[in-house]
Amino acid sequence: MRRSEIRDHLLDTALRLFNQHGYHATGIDLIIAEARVAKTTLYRHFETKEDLILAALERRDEEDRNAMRAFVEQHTSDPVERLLATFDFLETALSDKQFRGCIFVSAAGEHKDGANPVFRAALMHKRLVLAYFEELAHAARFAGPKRIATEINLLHEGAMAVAQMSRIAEPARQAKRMAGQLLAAEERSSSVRGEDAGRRTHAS
Amino acid sequence: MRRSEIRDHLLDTALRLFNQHGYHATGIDLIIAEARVAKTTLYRHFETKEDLILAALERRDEEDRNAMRAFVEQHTSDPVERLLATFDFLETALSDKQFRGCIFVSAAGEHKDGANPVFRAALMHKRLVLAYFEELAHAARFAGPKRIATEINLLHEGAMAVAQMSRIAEPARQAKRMAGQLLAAEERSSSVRGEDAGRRTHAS
DNA sequence: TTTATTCGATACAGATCGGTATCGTTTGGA
DNA sequence: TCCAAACGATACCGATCTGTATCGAATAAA
Repeated sequence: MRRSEIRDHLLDTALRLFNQHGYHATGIDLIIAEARVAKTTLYRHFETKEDLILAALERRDEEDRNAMRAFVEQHTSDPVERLLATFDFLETALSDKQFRGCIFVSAAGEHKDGANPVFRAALMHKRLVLAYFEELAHAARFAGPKRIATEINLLHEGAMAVAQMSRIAEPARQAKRMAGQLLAAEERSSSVRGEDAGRRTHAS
Repeated sequence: MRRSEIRDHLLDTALRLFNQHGYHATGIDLIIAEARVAKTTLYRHFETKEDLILAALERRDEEDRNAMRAFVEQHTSDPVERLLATFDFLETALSDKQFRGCIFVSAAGEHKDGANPVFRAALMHKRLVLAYFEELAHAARFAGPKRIATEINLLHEGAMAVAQMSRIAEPARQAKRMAGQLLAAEERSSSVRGEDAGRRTHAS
C-alpha cells in the first residue's frame, strides 16, 4: 500500500468502527488491528486520536454532501422535487443495515462541550447541509427559503433520530410525505416561464 | 443521609454528569467525587456501572413522561391542543442551559448494539413516549392516530437533534408550527357534541 | 446498650487507555 | 544502485478504567 492508500484505509476503518461502536468505545488498538497496520504507522499519519476523528469526520462530511448533491441533481431538475429528493437520498442511507445513527450527531453526543473540536466539526457539517437545503429552497423560489430549509433540516434530523433506534428506513419516507405536505402550502414567487405559484407538488 | 437518599443522590449526580460529558467519558471516580460518596457506597447500591446507567435512565424515563403528562393535561383539555402542547413542554426542556441533547438518544448512540441493555432501555423510553402521542392522537379522534403519533414523534426527535447542536430552543417552536399545519389538514371523526371535523386548529 | 448494617477512606488489582521508543525490514524515487 | 523514508512488530510508559478488599467510624434498630 502506498502512503495515501494507508491513510484512506485508516480513515475507512476508523469510520466503520466509530459507526459500529462509537468514538470512546473504539480504541486505537482495535482500529490498527482491523486495519492490519502497526500503531506507529497510525501515529505517523495522525498526531492524536482526536486528529483521526476530525479527519474522519471531514472526509465523511465531503463525501456525504457530494453524494447528496449528485443524487439530487441527477434525480430531477425541478427545484421543489429536488428538496423532496433529499429524503430519497436519506432513505438510501437509512436503508443501510449498518446504519446506527448519524455519525455527526453521535460525535456531538460524545463530545458535548461546545468548544470541543469534534463537536465543532459535527456542527460545521450540519451547517453546510443546512446551507444546501437553503440553496435548494432558494432555487425553488419559496418566499422564506431560510425557514423552509430549517424545516427540511428538522425533518431530516427527526428521521435519522427515529431510524437510529427503530433501525428501519420508513422514517425517511414519512419525513418526505410531511415535507411534501408542508411545501405544498407554501407560497412561491412565479417563475419566468409562468409556472403556477403555490401549486401542489406531488411526493413522487 | 438515609440509604434511599444516597441512592437518589447518586442517580441525580450520575444523570447530571452523563448529560454533561456522556456515558463513557464519565468515570465512576468522577461520579463519587461529585456525589461526595465513597466508591464502596456506590457499588453497594449498584452492582456495575451499567446498572447505574440503567437505573438512571429508568428514573429519568418515568420523571420525563410524568412531567410531560402533567404539563400537557393542566395546559389544555382540548385533545388537539394537547398534541401541540407537547411541543411547549419540549421547549421548556430545550430552554435549559444544560440541555445537551436527549439523554436517551445519546445513550443509544454510545451503546449501539441492539442487544445492549442500555440501548434497549433507551428504545423502551422512546416507545413509551410514542405510545403517549398515540393516546393523545386517539383522543383527538384523528383518522390515523398511529401515523399522527409517529409524525409528532419525528418532529420531537428532529427538534431535539437540532437543538443539541444549535443550543437554542427555537426548533421546538418551529416543530410546533409544523405540527399545527400538518394536523390542520388531517381528517377527524366528529365528536359527540357536534364539533367541526377537520377544522383548523390554531397553534396557540 | 448491644449488635448488625452502612458508611467513608484508602489501597489495590487487573485490564485497557492513548501514545512513545526502538529496531529490523521493506519500498519507492533519485 | 543507493538512500531516505515509511513500514511492521513489539515492548513499554504513565494514566485511567471498573471493580474489590480491608477496616475503623458512624448509625440505627432491638
